[in-house]
Amino acid sequence: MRSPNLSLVLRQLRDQGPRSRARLATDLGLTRSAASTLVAELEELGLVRTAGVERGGVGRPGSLVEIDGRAVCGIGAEINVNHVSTIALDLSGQVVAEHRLALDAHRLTADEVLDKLAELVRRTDADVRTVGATPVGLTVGVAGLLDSAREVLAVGPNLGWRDVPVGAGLRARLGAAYPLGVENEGNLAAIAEAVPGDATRQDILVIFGEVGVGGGIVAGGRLLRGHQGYAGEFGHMIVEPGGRRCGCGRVGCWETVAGLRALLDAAADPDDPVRDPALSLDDRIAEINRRADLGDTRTRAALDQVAGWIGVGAALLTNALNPAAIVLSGYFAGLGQQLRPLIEEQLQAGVLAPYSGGTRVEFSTLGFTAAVRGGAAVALEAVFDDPTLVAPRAALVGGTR
Amino acid sequence: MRSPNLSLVLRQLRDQGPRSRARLATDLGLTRSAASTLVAELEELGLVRTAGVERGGVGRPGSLVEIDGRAVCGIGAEINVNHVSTIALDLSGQVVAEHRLALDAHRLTADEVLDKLAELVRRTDADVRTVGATPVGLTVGVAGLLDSAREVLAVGPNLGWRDVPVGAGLRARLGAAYPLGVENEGNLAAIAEAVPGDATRQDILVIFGEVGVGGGIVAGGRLLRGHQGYAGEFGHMIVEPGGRRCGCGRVGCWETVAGLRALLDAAADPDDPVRDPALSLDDRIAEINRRADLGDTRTRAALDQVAGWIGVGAALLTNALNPAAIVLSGYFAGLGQQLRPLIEEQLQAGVLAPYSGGTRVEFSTLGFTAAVRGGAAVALEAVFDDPTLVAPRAALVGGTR
DNA sequence: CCTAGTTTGTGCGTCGTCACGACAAACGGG
DNA sequence: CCCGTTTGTCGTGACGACGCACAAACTAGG
Repeated sequence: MRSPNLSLVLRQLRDQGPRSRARLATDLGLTRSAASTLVAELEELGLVRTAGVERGGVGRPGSLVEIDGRAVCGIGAEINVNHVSTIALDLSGQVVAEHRLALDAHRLTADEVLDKLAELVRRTDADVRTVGATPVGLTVGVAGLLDSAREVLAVGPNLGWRDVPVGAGLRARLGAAYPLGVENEGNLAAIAEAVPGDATRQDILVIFGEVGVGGGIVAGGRLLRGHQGYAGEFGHMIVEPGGRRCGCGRVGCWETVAGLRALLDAAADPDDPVRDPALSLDDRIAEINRRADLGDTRTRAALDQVAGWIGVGAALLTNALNPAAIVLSGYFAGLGQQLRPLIEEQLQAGVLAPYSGGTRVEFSTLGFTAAVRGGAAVALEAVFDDPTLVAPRAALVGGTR
Repeated sequence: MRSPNLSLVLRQLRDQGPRSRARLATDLGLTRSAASTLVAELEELGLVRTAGVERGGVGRPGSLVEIDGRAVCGIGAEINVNHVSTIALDLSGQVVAEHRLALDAHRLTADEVLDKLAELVRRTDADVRTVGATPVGLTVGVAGLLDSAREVLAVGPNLGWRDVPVGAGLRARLGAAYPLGVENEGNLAAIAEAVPGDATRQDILVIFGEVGVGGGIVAGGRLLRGHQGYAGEFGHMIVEPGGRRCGCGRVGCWETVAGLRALLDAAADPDDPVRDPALSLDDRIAEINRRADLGDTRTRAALDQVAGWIGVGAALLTNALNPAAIVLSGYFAGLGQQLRPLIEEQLQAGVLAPYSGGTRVEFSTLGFTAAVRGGAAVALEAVFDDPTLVAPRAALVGGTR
């Protein structure tokens, strides 16, 4: 019984911010004495600390309790076509370490890619330990379809992988020091956008656009994985029957009209430098923004066309899911100002519920760290689920400053 | 702490069926003594009883504990275009009472419809009490968009209602004898299909077809309502840009190609008796089945066309949600044998995940009672959440037989 | 400056609930 | 018929939350 209430207190501090023990007690329906002992225990575990006092009101001021993130870290990792990367977030969400390695997955075997990622994870792990924190878990995001056990990549069209046992492969390289999870990239990006405590971000739809279009659904603060873990494959919804052929072999997939390639096809000739894959995506997006701002007709038309199709798909999903917000991530985010008006227009036009069911259109600010951040968050969730699994008095040598 | 564990035991008995106290203990991670006291308390509340013994194994046979549904009932109700209806289900899911009143919502004011429904509820309530059970809640399904408070019907296109305070209106007529909820009809139908304990029915997509097409999403056994409660409006997903005009004013909505009207338009001339609205829906469906079985070309072509479009929409949603099953309800259910092949074909063709992500196509067997059954289930859920809110020793006069 | 009032945090006694161990009961098998 | 096995119940103990009381720390107001 201790554990559930510890979990409750820790989550309350994460979601609602620092507060006094008395406030915790009333918020959670506990007595002040119970809140006190629970906080004391969390303090013992090194997960919270008292910092400052609550001034201003009448009566004795409360001493504020806040999450002390330094004791534990979650590690997120990502395997993408152009890079592998990792991040370590402490319990309060601060970045403790970050690594990134550019590569071309097509020119490497899956084993080679896993080798490189494992090396990055080892470095991240070492970084975490040098600041005195304990890693509590690792979650790896992969661009592709992961089956329900979420350990084997069934199909990774962009990576060119089939039936790769990502989970087992990494466990073999890293040992079983801490729990390892594997998850779809779009799903992890969605988790990253669902910031805890922000009530407007607990029912969201994240649409992640690069060459492909993917995403994830968060409902009631929890990721919707679907029966076998394949939820969130928005890019292959058929929105234009008889339209363009998609890389997946079908015709009319959403990503053929809303993906990066659709934009570039419409906005630039094949020899246009903005299409040079050697340039970074950020640079290419910046160039498109520049042209649009200068009023280039072709660029604006291309953006309008893509925005319209984004809106069509967003409206489909909004009719089905009625999210509080649709968060556009990936290449969409950098073009937010250009895309927003037509997306919103299509949403208004295509959603049955009045005022688009209150669904807002937002653009991610996490850039390309969304997936790794989501992975770290998943790993940390284990601590929020059961704070007692943190080694008691982990590294008291450092002491509380 | 008592309450959570009581809830756990009761749910286990519902989901996994009758079992001995020892089995309950091992399943739930409790000790046999704890399980014993919990069962004794539930017995005291009149919610479970011991029935029969567990024969066959070695050792002392356990006495089976099972849910005794008779003490409490949940009431479900429905407001539809052609009828209002109610049902009372006891805790074990048995039908205790059922009422139905045909009417034409267009020829009545909302107040008049609510009057008639209230009368039906009062009768249902009386039926429940005459068998010695206590009603624990009422949930009303309405065909239309209900805002997040789920008490005001924002738009009910088929009913011709706008901004009708269904919740307040019924409360005024019925008093506050027990909790009253209002929910979208499609959502309740979805809950009814997600039978507790059936692991293959905890992540499902229910598509309910009449003239309109609606439905609901159950993820992880819980209804997905969306931010403001508007989730599940599948019928107005635009699947055929530039297609037919919909009653909602837009063009290309799914229900214009998959709804009952689309089938009838394709299958029969305007003066064909099968289109006579005076006939019951069941009779019209039977006639279409008869013609299809006889090999009528036009009927089969119409069915194939509709099935294809159903499959297109189902594939869209399956890419997004990866449900374990898509349950087709309403008029779709009666035509299951005719529709299945092409729906499955489209699903295979339109879903990215291998083998359609494992999603099965199923047809509802609940007929037009799905929504009211779901409503009753919602009301009963309160008892499973907290068994102690049942009046202790409600009606022991009846005794345990 | 001092007092009254308010709110916070902690300590103590009590109670409820579960875990643990023991024991009688009820069955199958040799 | 006896033995091993499993079930259900009962006592004991531990653990955590509740209720209450009390000291501490602050504001407000004269």
